[in-house]
Amino acid sequence: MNITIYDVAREANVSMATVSRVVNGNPNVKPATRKKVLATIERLGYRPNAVARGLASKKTTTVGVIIPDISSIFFSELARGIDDIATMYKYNIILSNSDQNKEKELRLINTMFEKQVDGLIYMGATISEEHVQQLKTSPVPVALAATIDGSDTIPSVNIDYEQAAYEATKYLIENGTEHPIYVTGVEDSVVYERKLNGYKKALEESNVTFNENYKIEVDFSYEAGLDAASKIVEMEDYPKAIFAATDEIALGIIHGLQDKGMNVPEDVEVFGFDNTRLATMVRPTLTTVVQPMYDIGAVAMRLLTKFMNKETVEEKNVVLPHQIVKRNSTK
Amino acid sequence: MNITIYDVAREANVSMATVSRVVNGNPNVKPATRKKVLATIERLGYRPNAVARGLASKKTTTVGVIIPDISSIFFSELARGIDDIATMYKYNIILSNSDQNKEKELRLINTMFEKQVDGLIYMGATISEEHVQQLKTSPVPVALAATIDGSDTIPSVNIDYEQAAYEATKYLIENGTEHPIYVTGVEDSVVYERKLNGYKKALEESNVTFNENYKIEVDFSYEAGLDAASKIVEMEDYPKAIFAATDEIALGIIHGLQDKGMNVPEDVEVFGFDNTRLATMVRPTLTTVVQPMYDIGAVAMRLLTKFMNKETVEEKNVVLPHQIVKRNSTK
DNA sequence: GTGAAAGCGCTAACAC
DNA sequence: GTGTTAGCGCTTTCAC
Repeated sequence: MNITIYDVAREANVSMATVSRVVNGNPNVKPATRKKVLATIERLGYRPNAVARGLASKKTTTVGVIIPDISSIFFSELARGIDDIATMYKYNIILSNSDQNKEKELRLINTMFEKQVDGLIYMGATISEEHVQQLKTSPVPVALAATIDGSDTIPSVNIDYEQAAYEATKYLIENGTEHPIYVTGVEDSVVYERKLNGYKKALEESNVTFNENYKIEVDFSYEAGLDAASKIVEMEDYPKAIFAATDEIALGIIHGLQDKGMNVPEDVEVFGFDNTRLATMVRPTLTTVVQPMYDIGAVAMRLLTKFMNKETVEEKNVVLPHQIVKRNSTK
Repeated sequence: MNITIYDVAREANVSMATVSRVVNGNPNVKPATRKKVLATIERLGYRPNAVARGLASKKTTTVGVIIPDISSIFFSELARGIDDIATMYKYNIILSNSDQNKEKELRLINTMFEKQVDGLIYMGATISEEHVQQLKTSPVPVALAATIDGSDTIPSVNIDYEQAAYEATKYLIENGTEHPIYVTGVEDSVVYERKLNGYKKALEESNVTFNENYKIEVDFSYEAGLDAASKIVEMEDYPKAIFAATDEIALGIIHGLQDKGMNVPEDVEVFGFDNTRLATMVRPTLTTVVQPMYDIGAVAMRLLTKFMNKETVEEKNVVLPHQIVKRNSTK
């Protein structure tokens, strides 16, 4: 049997209520009794039971985090931002991988609610009607991180993906390639659409007709970048600039190109997206769009704390600034 | 107010106990009543409260995971292995970053116990007396992942670091470099010691006296590898083979060397450790020691489930096999 | 400033 | 096969 608040009360000759007050820092306790209680807590090695506390107070100081894949260099950075702010506000996180699998996502959301989390941070590509339904009827606040639902009805933290992709493409165009190639993984998401729109917008702006062949759809992986590069160099008279939807794909492209004997950026320029740590861990270093993953996680968690505290927040859909960082993979 | 088991019982004209049985899949329920209960659960949208269940049953189906840094490419892979097996056994994980900070580690362990986790997976470098003390008096099972305590008294999952480092060094020696350089981050850990011992053992075996100057201590980072490379090329008549304690350092070394105009492996050979995804995301690809991070996490979690189920386990200190994978950064 | 007592929502004997 | 009834360890009124 474990030491309970009752044991402490008995040993200290006070009531459970008083022990509870001391443990919770309630000021309505005479210093002398506080001291006495603290001493017997120490003596007995009492450790509050957070589950019992959660049941009685209806607060668990725990938030759920649903993430596609924690081993991804992109999402793990987000998770770090979330946990740091969570810790700052005395919350712990229950972390679960969804693999972007719809069934699993829906099930996980439900599990989080069963576990009585005080809030939920959700990351994922496809936000179906069922997702929105489940999230909107959530018993606790929810915030999306690096994730957009079409209806813009759930609080979220993102960057302006369309504008970012537009700027990247435009940069490549101004560098002399009329119609850069766009290499991306496929997914049914608003983020995917917005990036693609930004890319097309830059083409339109310089009156270039979008060529479907120059949009190459692969996976969101390094290997996919490698393959894409092979395919590209076999195309005849292909554009000499490539915009990749993620840094990881970009790295694959750079190496794929180099493996074929080409030089980056002399022969072909490569532009990434995200500015993960990979961007500086490659030669040439990667020019890319800076998406502040850590900050997105941190701000999403901060936003969630505001909701959990019932503070009023003016802007529920936060758009963080992005930027372009020029390195050596472009001219 | 939320729907409780009591509401369901009333609406279905059965007792709470019966509802509980249905929810928990207890076979002692007549199919007809089960069906009736299930129907009203559906109708009312009843969702079991895991906190109440946890208090009553003294099981939370939650395990704590204390990790140095989830954004690390090494640890995030471990975490993925842990979560996958946890999910398989119906557990969720409470994940917390310790930053290898002793105070924080000790505090986190305590928090996990307060939250009544059913088990704990711990990762960290320095295992002090206090750590061991706290872990050994744990109210629930504990397993160390990629972590060794000097006393070997806490269950753990690792590889044979000494042997692995020995093999890597020996490989380099046999390739023609009498005394390879060893570049490592510094930490007060058994893993650090064992790797260093393996390195020294290989030197001894070929009767080479260990030269303190050829052990370069930096940080466990890419940038540190970059710096180390600069320092090395400035040494006069330096060895032409470098063994790095982690892939990330190795990548930094490779690029640092290349930035100075040297060729890998023609001018200098580089050997890594871990076989993170980085090892294939570099040119030349990295020869390295395969440490199965995902498996270590998975096996540690599996081990924990056995303890939690009070199964008897023969070997409490699991040593997983490692191997050497030869790629292009060595001759 | 402190105590008594009623829950929080569920599980787990135990009885029938 | 089903119901009754204690708790699980804490918070939170409400008195005093």
